[in-house]
Amino acid sequence: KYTFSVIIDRLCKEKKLDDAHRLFSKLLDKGFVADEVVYCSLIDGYCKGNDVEGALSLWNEMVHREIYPNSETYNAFIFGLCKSGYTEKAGCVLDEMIARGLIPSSAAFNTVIHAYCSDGDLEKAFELHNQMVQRSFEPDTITYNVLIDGLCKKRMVDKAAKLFSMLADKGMPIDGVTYNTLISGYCKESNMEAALKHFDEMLTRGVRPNVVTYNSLIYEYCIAGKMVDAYQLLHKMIQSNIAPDSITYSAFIKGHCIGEDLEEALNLHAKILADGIRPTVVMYNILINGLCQEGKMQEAKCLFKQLLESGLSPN
RNA sequence: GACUUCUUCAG
Repeated sequence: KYTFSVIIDRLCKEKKLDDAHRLFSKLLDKGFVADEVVYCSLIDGYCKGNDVEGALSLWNEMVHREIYPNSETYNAFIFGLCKSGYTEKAGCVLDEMIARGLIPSSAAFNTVIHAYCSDGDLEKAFELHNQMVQRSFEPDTITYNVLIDGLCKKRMVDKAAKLFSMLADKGMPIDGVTYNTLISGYCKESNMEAALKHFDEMLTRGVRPNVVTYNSLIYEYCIAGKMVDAYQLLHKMIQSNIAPDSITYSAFIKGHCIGEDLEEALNLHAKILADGIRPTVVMYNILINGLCQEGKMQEAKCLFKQLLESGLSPN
């Protein structure tokens, strides 16, 4: 029994879901008695393999056999449901889990809260956070990062900032992601003053800015046409030993395209290639889009060809 | 048991 469970688990982890399921069915026919562990492997595999429908039918089958899912199975299923957009169902499964006296991981809560935020339903997101507190599960830094991001994405940066300072007052640990989230929120509303204020605060509080921090600021400068400020930040980041990545370069390329300086955009692109940096599809998309907007179809086609030749797939 | 959060294209 355990041997087969191990094999099925292995097959699931290797994404050989069909093989796993075939073996499972065959075993059931031969009188193998399934337990919650083997269902956990299968459901986790289906969820990670983006087949929640498959996971759901296994779940129903499991319940029908009166096998009770363990915490791991619940967590995996909740994750899968959220990933495929079944947020409401995930919320129900989470409730059921608690009702059965099992302890959801903080990641399970965070996953569902994040899903509500992605759906734009901040009310539900905060409601779940409140329930968490009421039932004495402790929200962690990630929970708050998710909520702050949810507020920023809904353009409620002022509320996000309030939550941010509340956390600081309560002594809740704030990490680089918390700062990055808020900084990005300020950038998106072109409030560079507030963004930079928090950037400086990071330094004084010993939270190290990383490539994401710089990318958020640089990106906003680039699309606002403030290329000089953007390049200044680039130098600062390099001085701080933070390597620019493809997103950083994309920002500059986009900035030059927006400034209708396609020559500079193409120069930069060439320089990136010459430096041995691997181009990405997004980089090509930005350039091709910029060229198309300017009616430079020949050059656009040329870049498209280049994209294919570098082994990237157009999207 | 690889569970969850931040930055990039088009729309």
